[in-house]
Parts: sequence; structure tokens; C-alpha cells
Amino acid sequence: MRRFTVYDTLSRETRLFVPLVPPKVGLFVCGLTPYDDAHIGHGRIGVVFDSVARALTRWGYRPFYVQNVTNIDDRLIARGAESGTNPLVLADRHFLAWTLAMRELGVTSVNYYPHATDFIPEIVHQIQSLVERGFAYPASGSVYYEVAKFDRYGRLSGQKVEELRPGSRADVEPGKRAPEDFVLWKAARPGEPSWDSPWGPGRPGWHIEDTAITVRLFGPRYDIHGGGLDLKFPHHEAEIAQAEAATGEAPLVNFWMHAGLVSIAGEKMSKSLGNSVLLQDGIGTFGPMAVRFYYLNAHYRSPLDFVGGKSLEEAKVAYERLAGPFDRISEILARDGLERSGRDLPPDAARAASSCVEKLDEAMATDFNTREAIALLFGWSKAMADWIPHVESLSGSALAALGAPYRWGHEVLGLFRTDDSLPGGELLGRVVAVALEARARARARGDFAEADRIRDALGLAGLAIEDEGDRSRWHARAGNPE
RNA sequence: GCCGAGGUGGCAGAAUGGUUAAUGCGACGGACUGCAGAUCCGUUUCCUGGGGGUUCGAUUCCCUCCCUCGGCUCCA
Repeated sequence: MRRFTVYDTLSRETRLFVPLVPPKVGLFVCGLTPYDDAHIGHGRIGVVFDSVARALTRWGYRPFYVQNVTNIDDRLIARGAESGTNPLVLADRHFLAWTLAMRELGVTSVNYYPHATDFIPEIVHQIQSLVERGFAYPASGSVYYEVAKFDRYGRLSGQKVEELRPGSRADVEPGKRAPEDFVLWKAARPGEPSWDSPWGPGRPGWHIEDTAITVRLFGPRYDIHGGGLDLKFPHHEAEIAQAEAATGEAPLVNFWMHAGLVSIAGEKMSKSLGNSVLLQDGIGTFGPMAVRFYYLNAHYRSPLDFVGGKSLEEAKVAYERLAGPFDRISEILARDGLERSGRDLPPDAARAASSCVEKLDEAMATDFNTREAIALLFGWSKAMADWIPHVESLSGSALAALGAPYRWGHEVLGLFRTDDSLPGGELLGRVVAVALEARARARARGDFAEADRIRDALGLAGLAIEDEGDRSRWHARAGNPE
């Protein structure tokens, strides 16, 4: 297991990671409330922690990555009422869209997406423990957490309870003993989905599902908790208060990882502010790899400002350039296989490749510095410029050696996918070859008007044609004209 | 008001108590090309919010001020 460091938000320092039970790593990331389509900001969380889990796996750890789904809450109920849809159905629908987007983005590391409503017994049980231990009190069918009873409350966020501004953004609910108390169980109002409990029909409060799930899946303590910076207070603070009070064990989490938010025009991207750009639109317009690259091109803790279409356009251009040499290598290897004969690599080039991979691991092992890793990959692509002109003369194993840093990028960053083949696959390739053959003949006899006509026609069909000497290569232009 | 995260070139965005502060985008010039495209080479020597301090040396550590964003019980 490789040693690596992580910045822990609770201790406010970058520390050496030590798993509780090596090589296992319990990784919980605050998931989504699928009441609406996901936007670019949500996607960042998905991709960032996917790369974390990928790195852990590469380094010999065995992460168990759980991302919860809050499929019942106020907004879902409100949206459901607006459209006459059962909120649980609404949640399923948006969750399905989320998983499809994640698949496109290459998010492969999540092991389990527990839904809040599948953990009602665990939730009720945890609330009961809190009541029995004197940390929570029932009031008219609801149950509240009494913040004053938990003296570590505020440690994660640095807040002092007496400095909070109660009700600054939401109304203080009646029935609480103190404004900072938060709801664990919400009494059902007529027509709302509800579950039975010792306090009457109701549903879970916002924070309780996470700790009910993690205590069940990981036990009272686990390794890493991730989420957006905006969840630090109150949500993560509440998680600590709930779990540590309910189980009597601490700390709940050894490493808190908070990802920076995506802003747009300087403001947080948020559904409620109405400034969000939909994740699926970004993926559809610029392609999933451009979106993934965009996220990983900044350190996960940094704020990231989304500038209209420009950010993703820029990411797409940069990514495609980065992937250029990789595409050439994989093209040849796909055609001829690893056994293809040819020149071998001089030892210093082979050493450079493996040293590049080592540096990549080092960058990632320093608080998951994906930006540094990408800079290294650009350096490698630049070094590849010496090889690209005679890449056709290299042996399969030489090509594989040159491809090692890209394979790292694929494994850890989830970039350099080769499965972006067009619908039509091989058949399309054969048809395009016929057109390119006709064009090659036109060029050979100097009929450039005809050659350009064919190139333009293929261009309209969505294919880019690039000449290299008398050979032509083609690829689908991103953006998929249809 | 309190808490937190930030402020780096035209833009995006890293890093570090010490030779020219990554990398990418953009721009400009050139090579290659029938023309493009892609690619390559070169240039973009004057970029670390302001002011103090510690130090031989600060963008980095300390103090202070300014600004932006986030949170203060809906939020990734």
C-alpha cells in the first residue's frame, strides 16, 4: 500500500493517511437529493471522489465507496406535489439520470448507492438511541437533536453556537428547545409519504440517514467522508453529533475531505439560484472526457469558476491535444496488437516512461493533486513529439512502454477512454475508407477541387479528415451533429 | 456580526523559505501542407490583493487591512 497524504478539514492539516483496518478504506460521500437534474457542480463531486477511489485501488487499498441517495425530503415532496408525482418515483427518475451521467463520465468506483428509505429501521433505531442517551427529545410527533448536549458541536466548522444567526435563511421550526437544535424525525403532514415510528408516522430529517447508513455499513468509525464544502455546516457537523452521541465512539471519521464549489460568474452554482448549467448539457455538448478533464484540471479543494461555454470548450481543446499521442499509439496497437514487430525503445526512453508514472503517483499521493498529474501528462505528451513521426516503426512493446503514463491517466484519472466508438463501428470505418480512397485518387491526379468536395461532405457528416502525407486519418468531431 | 475558503500573467490554474514561479488555453511569428487540419519550433523577459514584520532571502511563515465567494439548520 502506497503512503499518501490527505488534507483533513477537521484537524486542518495535511496528514499521512492510515486506514482503520488495512487494506480496507471506508469512503462515504454525501450524495444527491434527486429532486431535479444534476448540474455541473454536482458532477465535480462525482468525478473528484471517483479519482480518489481509483487511486486508492491502484495503491493496493480496498475502498468501499458508498454514496447515499436522499430520496425523501421537503423538496422532493414539493416537486412531487407540483407535478402530481409520487416523490419516491420522482427521486428514482432523477437518480437514474444521475447514474447514466456518471457512467458517461467514467465514474466506476461507487460500490453502493443506499437510498434513505431503505434504511428506515436503522434510522429509527439511531434516533431511539439518541433519545435514550439524552441527546434528543420528541416534540409533537417529531424528534429533535439537542445540540447543547454535545460539547464537540461546532468543532468541524469552527462555529460557536452562540454566534450563529438562527433563521438567517430558513424559518426556525416551532417545537425546538433551542434554535440550533435540528430535526431527526419529522412528523408527517397529511398526504406526505410516511413511515411508522415510536413517535408516530413521519420521515427522516436531513442529516440522520447518513449516519444511520454509515454505522450500519462501516460501524461507528470509518476512514474518509467526502462532500461539498457547503455541507460542512450544518450537515457534517450534525453527522458527527449524531453518530458520536449515538455510538459513544469517536471520531466518526478520520479524514474529512471537502471539495471546492463550482461557481458561475462568481456565484455558487445552485439550483435555487437558478444559475445552474445542467451536467447532461455539458456532457452532450463537449463530451464526457472534456467535462471530466475540466474537473480534474483544478485541485479538488479549490473553488472552480465556470465561465459559460468557455470553460468546457477550453477543457475539450486541451484534453484532445493531451490525448493526441495516446490516440496514435492505441490506434496502432488496436490494429496490429502488442505482438507487432518493430524497433524497440532505447533504455532511456523506457526509463523516462516509468519515471513519469512514478511522478504521477507521487502527485496523486500528495493530497490528490490531479492538476499536477495533468501537468506531468502534458509533459509526457510533449516528450512524445519526438516519437510520433516514426511511431509506425515501433514494436508493440515499445508502444506499450510509451503508453504507460496514459494508462496511468486512464486508471486513476479516468481519462483516455478508447470506447468512444461511433455507432456504426466497423461498418462506418469501411464506408469512410471508400470515400477516402476516392479522395486520395483525386489528390494524386491533382484534382483538388474534388478532394476538397469530398472532405467538406464528410465534414458535414461530422467527420474530420486530416492528411498526413498521402495518407488520411479521420475521426468523429466531438459534439455529435445529428 | 461570527465561521470557513479564496485573491497568482490576457484567461484557466499549480507549486515552493532560495537559480528563469509549473502546466494548459489564447495571441503572435515560423516549419510542415496543393489548401486546410492536426502536429512541431520559437515568442508572449515587466503575474503572487495592499501595508508592515521575521529572515541573508518571503509568493510561501507571522500581524494587519482590503476584496470575492461559501455557510450560519434547504444545498454537492
